[in-house]
Amino acid sequence: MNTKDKKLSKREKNKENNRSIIIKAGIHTFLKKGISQATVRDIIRNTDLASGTFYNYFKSKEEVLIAALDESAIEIGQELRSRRKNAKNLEEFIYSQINPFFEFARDHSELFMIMSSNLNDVKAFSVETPMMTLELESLKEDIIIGINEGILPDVDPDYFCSVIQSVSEGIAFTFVKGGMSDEDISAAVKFCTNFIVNGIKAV
Amino acid sequence: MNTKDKKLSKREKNKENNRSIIIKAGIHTFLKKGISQATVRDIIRNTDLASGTFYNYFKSKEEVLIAALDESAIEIGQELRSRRKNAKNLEEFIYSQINPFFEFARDHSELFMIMSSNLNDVKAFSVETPMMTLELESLKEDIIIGINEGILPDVDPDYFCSVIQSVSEGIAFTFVKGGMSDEDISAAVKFCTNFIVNGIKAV
Amino acid sequence: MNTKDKKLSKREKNKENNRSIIIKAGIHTFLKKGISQATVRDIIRNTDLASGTFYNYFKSKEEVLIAALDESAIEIGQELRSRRKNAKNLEEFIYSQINPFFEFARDHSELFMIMSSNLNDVKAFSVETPMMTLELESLKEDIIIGINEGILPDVDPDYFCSVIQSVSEGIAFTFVKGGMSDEDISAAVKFCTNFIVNGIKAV
Amino acid sequence: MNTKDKKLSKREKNKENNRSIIIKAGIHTFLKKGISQATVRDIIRNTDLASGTFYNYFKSKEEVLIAALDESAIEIGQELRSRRKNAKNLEEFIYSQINPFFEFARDHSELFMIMSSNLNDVKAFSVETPMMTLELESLKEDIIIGINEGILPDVDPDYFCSVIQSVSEGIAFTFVKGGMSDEDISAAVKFCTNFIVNGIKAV
DNA sequence: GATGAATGAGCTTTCATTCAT
DNA sequence: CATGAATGAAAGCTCATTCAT
Repeated sequence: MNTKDKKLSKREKNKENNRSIIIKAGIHTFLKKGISQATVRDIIRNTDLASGTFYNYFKSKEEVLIAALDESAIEIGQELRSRRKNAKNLEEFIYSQINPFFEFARDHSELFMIMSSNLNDVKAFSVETPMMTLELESLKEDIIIGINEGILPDVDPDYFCSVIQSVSEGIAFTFVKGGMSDEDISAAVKFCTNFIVNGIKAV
Repeated sequence: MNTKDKKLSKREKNKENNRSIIIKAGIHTFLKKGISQATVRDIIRNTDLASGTFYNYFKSKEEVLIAALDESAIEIGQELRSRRKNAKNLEEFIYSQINPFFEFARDHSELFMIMSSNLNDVKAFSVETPMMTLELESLKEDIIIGINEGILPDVDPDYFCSVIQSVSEGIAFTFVKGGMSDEDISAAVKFCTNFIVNGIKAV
Repeated sequence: MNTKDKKLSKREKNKENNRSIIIKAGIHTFLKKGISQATVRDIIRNTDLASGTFYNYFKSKEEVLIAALDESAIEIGQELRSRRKNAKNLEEFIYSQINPFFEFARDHSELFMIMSSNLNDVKAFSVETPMMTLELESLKEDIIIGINEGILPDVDPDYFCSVIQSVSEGIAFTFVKGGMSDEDISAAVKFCTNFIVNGIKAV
Repeated sequence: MNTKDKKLSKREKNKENNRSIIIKAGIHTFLKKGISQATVRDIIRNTDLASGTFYNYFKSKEEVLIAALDESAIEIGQELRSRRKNAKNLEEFIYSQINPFFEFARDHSELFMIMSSNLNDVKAFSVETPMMTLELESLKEDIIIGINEGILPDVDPDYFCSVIQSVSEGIAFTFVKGGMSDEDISAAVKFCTNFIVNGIKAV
C-alpha cells in the first residue's frame, strides 16, 4: 500500500510536472517563434520529453496555448467585465479597465507579449483572453448601455470600443517592453486613463 | 509588323495577367490564412496555374507580398514622413499623419487588413509599409525634434509614438471593417485626430 | 528485468536493422546508378520503409555512403600509410601498398566498385578512402622522401604516384570484376607488384 | 533569289552557330559540374539562347556530349585500332597506342578531362571514345591475337589490357593536369611506353 | 504513462520538355 | 527556327501523429 501510494504520488507529481514542463516550453516557443510558426516539435525540443509524451497531455499546440492562458487570462476577462458594470462615470469606466489590464500585463508579461504579438492567431481560437474581452461584443454592449444611461458620453460605440482597446494594448506593450517598474505602472495607467478620458471627451 | 506586335502583346499580356493573377491569389490567401500560415501552394491552389509557374514570377510568397504592397505602400510611408516635417503645431502634426493614412486604408483596404492583421510578420521583411513608418524610429525622432522645438507638447516620446500608432491603426481598422463610405472617412479622420490631439494635450 | 531487456533489445535490434537496411539499399543504389545520380528516394524505394524514416537515420545520401565506407575504409587508408613507412626498398614499398589494397578490394568488393567507379564524387566528401589515400598528397610526399633517402629510384614523383594508383586500381578492378578466388588474389598482387616494380626500374 | 539565298545562308550559318554555341556551353558545363550533375538548364544558362532552342538541336544533354566527342574521338578510336594491327613487337604495340592517345589528350584536353573524370557516365552511352576503345573487347582481342602470333608476351589478356588502359589514362591525366608543353609530351609518352613495356616483360 | 521510431501527407523547389506565338 | 512561359513530375525534407514496447 505504501509502495503503491508512493508510486502513485510520484506519478501524479510527474504528471503535473510534465504538463507544466510542456506549458513552459510552449510559452517559450510561442514567444520566440510566434504562435503560427511554432510547431509541436519545437515545443518538445525545448524539453527533455519524448515526442509521444506531448500527446498524453495535449492534442495540439493550440491546447498548450489555451492551457497557458488558462485561469489568469480568464479571470482577468471576468474581472474587467464585472468592474466596468460598477462604473459611475467615464473616468471610473476607463480606469476600471486600464488598471487591472496593466496589472495583468505586468504580472504575466510573457503571456501578454504572446497575445499582443499574435492577436490574429489568438483570435482564431475563440479563447477568452483579456484582449479578446476588451475587444469582444461584450465591451461594446456595456458601452452602449453606459451611453444610454448617461454615464458615458455619446460617442460612436465602435470607435469608443476601438480606442479603449488599441490605446491600452499599445501603451501596455510599450510599458512591458521597456522593463516595468512599480512607479512605471502607475504612471502608465495614469497616462493611459487620462489620454483616453480626455480624448473621448473631446470628440 | 502589326501581326508581330499583336503576337507580342498577346504574350506579354498573358504574362502580366498571370503575374497579377498570382498577386491577387496571394492577397486573398494572406487575408484568409495570415502571412505566416499561407504557403506557396495555397496561393497557386487559388489559381488555375501549375505549381512550377509560380516560380516563373516569384521566388517566394514573400516576394508576392512585396509585389502586392509595392508602390502604394512605399509611397505612403514617404508621404507620412515628409508631411509631418511641415507641421507647425500638434493639430497639424497629427492630421498630417492620420489623413493620408486613412486614405491609404480606404484605397487599399485588402492590403491594409493584411498588414494590420500580420504586423509581426510584416516587420520581418524590412519593407517600408505605412504601419512600419508610423512605428519605426523615424516617427519617434520627429516627435523628439518637435518637442524640443516647442511644436509638440512635452510627453514621453515612447508613449506619444505608441498612441499615434495604436489609435490610428485601431480606428482605421474599425473604419475599414465597417464598409467605408466617403462621409465616414472624414468623420473617422476627424474623430481620430481630435481624440489624439486632445488626449495628448491632457496628459 | 529480463522482459525489459528483451523489449529494449527488440527495439534496438529493429533500429539497427533498419539502419543496415538503408545502408544496404544505399550500396545497392550507388552501385547501380552511381553516387551523384542516386537520390534519397531511390534508396528508400529499395526498401520497405517510408520516406520519412530515412531521415531518422541519415541526413543525406552522403551520410549513407560515409556509413557504408565507415571503419574498414578508414582503417585501410591508415594501414597503407603506416606500412609504406617501413619499406626498405622499392619492392617492399610497392608490395606494402598493393597487398592490403587488394585484400580490401576482395573483402569489400561492393564498396570498392562504388569508390572505383565514382572516384570523382568520392573526392567531393573529404572522406578517407583507400583510393583517396593512394592518391592524396601523402603518397607523393612519402615517395619524395623515399627518393631522397635512396630507397626509391629517382623517378618523377607525379608519374610515380600516378602509376601506383592507376595500375593498382585498374588491376584490382579487373580482379574484382572477374569473381575473385584465393589463388587469384596472390596472383593479382604478384602481377601488380612485379609490373610496377619493373616498370619503375626501367624508366 | 538573291534575297532568299542570303536568308538561307544566314539561317544556315545561324543554325551552325547555335549548334556549336550549345556544344561549347555543354563542354564547359560538363567540365565544371561533371556529366551526371550537369543539366540542360545549366547548359542553356551558359548561353544567350532560349531553353526551347536547345531542343531544336539536341534531344538531351547526352546528345550534346556525343556531339562534342564526335569526330575527333571517333577517329582516334579507329586510329588506335588500325595502328596496333601493324605492330611487330611489344614495343611497337604499346607505342602505337600511347603516342596517339597522348596527342589526343593534348589536342583535346577539355574533352579528355571530361571523359577521364566521368568514365562511368561516359560508359553509360556506348559511345566510342578513345578510353572506350582502349578498354573494349577490341583491344583484348587484338592482344590475344598478338599473343598467339608470338608478337606479344604470354600475359593474362585481362590484366594486359587493364594495365595499358589504366597506365595510359593515369599518366595522360597527370600530364594534362600539369599544363602540357611539347617537350613534356614526348617525355610522357616515353615514360609511359617504357613503363608498360618493361612492366609487361617482367611479369 | 513514457518512449521514440515509423509513417505518409504535404511543403518548397528544380527540372526536362512542350507549344503557342 | 527562336522564344520563353506553362507544365507537372519528382526531388529533398519536415511535420503531426500513431503505436509497439
